Amino acid sequence: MTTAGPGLHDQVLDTLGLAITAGEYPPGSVIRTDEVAQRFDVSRTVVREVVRVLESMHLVESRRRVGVTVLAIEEWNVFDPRVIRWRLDGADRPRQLRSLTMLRSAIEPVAAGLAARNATAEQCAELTACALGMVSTSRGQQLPEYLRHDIAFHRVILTASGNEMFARLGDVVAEILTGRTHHQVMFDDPDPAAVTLHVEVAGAVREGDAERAERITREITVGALAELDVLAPDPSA
Amino acid sequence: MTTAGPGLHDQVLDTLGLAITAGEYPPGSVIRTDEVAQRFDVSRTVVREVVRVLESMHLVESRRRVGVTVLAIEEWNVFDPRVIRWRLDGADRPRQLRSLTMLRSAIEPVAAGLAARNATAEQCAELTACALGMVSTSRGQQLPEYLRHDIAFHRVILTASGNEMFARLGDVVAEILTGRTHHQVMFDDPDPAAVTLHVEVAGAVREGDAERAERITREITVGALAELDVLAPDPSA
DNA sequence: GAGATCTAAACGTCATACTTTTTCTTGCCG
DNA sequence: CGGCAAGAAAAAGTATGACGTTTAGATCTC
Repeated sequence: MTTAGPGLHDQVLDTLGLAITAGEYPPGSVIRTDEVAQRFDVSRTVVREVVRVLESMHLVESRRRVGVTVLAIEEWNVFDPRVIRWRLDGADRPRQLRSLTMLRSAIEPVAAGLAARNATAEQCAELTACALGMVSTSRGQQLPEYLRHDIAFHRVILTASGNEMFARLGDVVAEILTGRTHHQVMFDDPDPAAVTLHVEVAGAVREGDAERAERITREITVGALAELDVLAPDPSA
Repeated sequence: MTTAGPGLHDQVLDTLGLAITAGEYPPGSVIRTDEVAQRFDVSRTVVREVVRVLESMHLVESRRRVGVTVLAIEEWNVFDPRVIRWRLDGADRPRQLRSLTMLRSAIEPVAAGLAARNATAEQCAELTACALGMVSTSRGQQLPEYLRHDIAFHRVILTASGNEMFARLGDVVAEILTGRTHHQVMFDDPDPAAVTLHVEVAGAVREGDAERAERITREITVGALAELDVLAPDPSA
């Protein structure tokens, strides 16, 4: 699943970005723009623009007389959605899923607490609707519908937090939840306890009980962390 | 404080990016590449590359026959370090500081817990050194030195967590701490209680006590949140 | 007036020439 | 023999002109 739209630029960018994040070019490797232009049969204009974007992601560094050098992962803008997508689509998927799940576990509880303080009436209503939707699709092989409500639920929480950086993580959570559904328990119905927790979070937010919203959300994310070893086994273990 | 290196590209990018994030071009505004080329007296080549980078940050969207359109903030890659820097340097600084501090408050305790599990002996030693450095510079108008140790301390925690996304937030924390020192209490010595907390975190990490490391770090970040209203008053209040 | 067609505006792509920086070589001098 | 300086070459950076492609909007037809 790639995000490349039409246009030479996106195609080349996507191919190169995926290759780099997948480790096909180890750090320190040198890429020359003319070579890339030849390889993809595009003009140098296109390649230059691609390199500029890769450079803005700190995936590579371009230096005169030397070429385009691939940087170490420590330099990468690992929060860039496209980098995340590439890593999820490539060999780095397990590690990326671990990182994202931890990130999510750290953020969501805090976001839920903020949401309890800041959510508008409309957002509360939407949240409740999502929770109810989860309940009503939690049995009888309706996983796709359940997933939809689940994703929507977490998106509302993150948005209602009022923090635009938290809100931006909605896609990340969606990706994790989707990955979980597709890789792990496609056959099982969701855990009823988890469904209940979501309903309770919606209630806590509606009542403005920040402390409770945060606590219960933490329970949800603890579950997500527990699933990690099934979804993305620790390579160091 | 801008990050633009030499080269036309960076200059134009920095100027445009700052202008957009500062709200000089409201969402929906249209920018035409030729105009920009004229205004900065550079070739279209340069402008195109700049636009491509801005596009990769989701600050703008380029459509044929219409021009380069500025997107709403909801679309921005607010995690991009350059976007963060621009917002910190522009009119959006208070709001950006709020968001970053909340982000930090959510992440750092979790990172400290992970660090307690994953830190190498070397990292433990470095952490202790930082904490001791903080103690020894915490009195007698040595704020610059204290700040240096403080930043290093938090960087080690984030790196030692083993999560490359957390590690990337080192710059963010550095920015917040620097801003705090320069805007708020330039004249006061640091709070002794805060210094003690850092020492305790170092100890907990060294002993591998994840729960304690997380709890005490949370105390530190609660303090950071409390300072928010002085540093970056809530506009909605 | 609704729909199809035409047009022009703006970005997208290409090719080429030239500039600038930086590395590496070469050769001089001590 | 070694170091330093001058120079050559390599690769990215910049500029320019031409042409392709998409698409909003005007025009034309029925």
